[in-house]
Amino acid sequence: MRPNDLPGIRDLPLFRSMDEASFAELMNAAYLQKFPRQVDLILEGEPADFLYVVIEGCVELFSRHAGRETTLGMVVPVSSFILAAVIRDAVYLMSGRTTEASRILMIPSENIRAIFEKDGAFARAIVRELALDFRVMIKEYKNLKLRPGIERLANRLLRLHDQNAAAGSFMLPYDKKTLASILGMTPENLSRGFATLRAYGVDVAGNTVTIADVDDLRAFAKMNPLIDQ
Amino acid sequence: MRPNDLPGIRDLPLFRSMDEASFAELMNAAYLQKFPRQVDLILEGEPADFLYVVIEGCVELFSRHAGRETTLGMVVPVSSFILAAVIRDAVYLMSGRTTEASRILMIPSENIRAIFEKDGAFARAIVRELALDFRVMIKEYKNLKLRPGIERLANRLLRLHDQNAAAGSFMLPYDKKTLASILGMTPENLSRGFATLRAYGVDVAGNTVTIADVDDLRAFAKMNPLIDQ
DNA sequence: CGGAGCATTGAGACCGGTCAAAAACAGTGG
DNA sequence: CCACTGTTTTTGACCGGTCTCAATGCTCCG
Repeated sequence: MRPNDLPGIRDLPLFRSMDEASFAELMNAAYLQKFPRQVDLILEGEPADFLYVVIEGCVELFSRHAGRETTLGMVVPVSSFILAAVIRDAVYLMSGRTTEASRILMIPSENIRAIFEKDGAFARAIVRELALDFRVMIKEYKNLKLRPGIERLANRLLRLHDQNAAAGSFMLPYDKKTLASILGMTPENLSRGFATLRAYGVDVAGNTVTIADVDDLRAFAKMNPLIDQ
Repeated sequence: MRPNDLPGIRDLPLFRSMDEASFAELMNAAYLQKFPRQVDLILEGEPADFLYVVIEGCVELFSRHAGRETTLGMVVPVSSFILAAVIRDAVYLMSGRTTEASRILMIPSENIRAIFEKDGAFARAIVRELALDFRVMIKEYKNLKLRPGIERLANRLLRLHDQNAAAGSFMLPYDKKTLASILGMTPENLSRGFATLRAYGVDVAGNTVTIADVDDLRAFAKMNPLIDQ
């Protein structure tokens, strides 16, 4: 694997500060692979054999239980996933599948752990990464536990709106079924949620969303920096 | 602060592997304090000035939003809390209060971060701790997103039953109001949940719970090692 | 014995889920 | 360009779980 195959990898917070030899060693052991959409990459319950980095495309993390399925997160370039399982040499707690054609870097867990043991800068980078992931997770948990579905939707729309700054409208980055699963609601309910938010100036056409009066929606959503950041 | 004031601290996974000088430095900067019950230790939104370690007693982590309040976790001896906020030099995402008279060790964040930067073993210990906390958090999130309230209750009872191995009955470690909040339900609903579980051999008298037929309850609960561990 | 707080129970409302069907949409091949 | 097909989204009707509010019972303590 040639380093110039990997724009962005070395720049990732996770790999930026580690020393050159360690990085080379990691990349040497790694595989860069292309996957079509809807390929299962990992399955919850199986041992964490690889750390994954999404270079291109998109990966959906999800979990199944008792006939239900829920989306736990979407991973977009360039970032890694299931770091915690790799570090603890444990079993995956989430399944993962591509939602579009993707290029994925797979780094064997043993190599991650070996370098983690000897490269202090890498260990510190992992700390920072995990601490961040953990805080994101807490926020999602609070979001789910403290807010009704429609407020979760409103806040998600506001977040998307703010990311596509200035523009009056934006595109939903995934289909509505997936969005519903992320928000912890059914597609039917999401649909009704959109209908309700029309009264607050939200217009949905296909997957294009226009927010007429952001302040109005913001008031309804009860944004909270300790949940929405 | 004398080290022999602190049984268990040095044995914590977080501090076990760090070198003696670093540990002494940390303990030197730390405060060991006694608090009565119902004292607010930290408030969400404020900067993380200290890492906390519960030596004796119990601390409830909780969060408020829009007039609601929910319990995010209970910290019992001997373990630390809000490590992620300290590492990221960020704001607390949870509030914390004692639920009984407690002895708490408070270590200034700057000292944690300083030693984290220079002691590789400590950095690695933090990684392991955060990775574990993260996985516990994921499980809680899945629990909430994938299961109805009564199944969360059933599984929680089974977990408590298993912890008090062999014994036919056990005590709820907190009052029912708190248990309800942990489980993400109202006290009224918890009460009805207990009533429903009577049909599966669960008997509740005060805060003493007896499970007549564990297998029966287990079948109902749909235990899942990827949620309940 | 009385009061405070906690736990339980009941009634009603609401949010969210299920099921079924219609409508909108995208992609395909004629 | 248009029918055809399969998928996604929406809508409607209905049901169940959960919350709220209120009243009652219980227990612990002063």
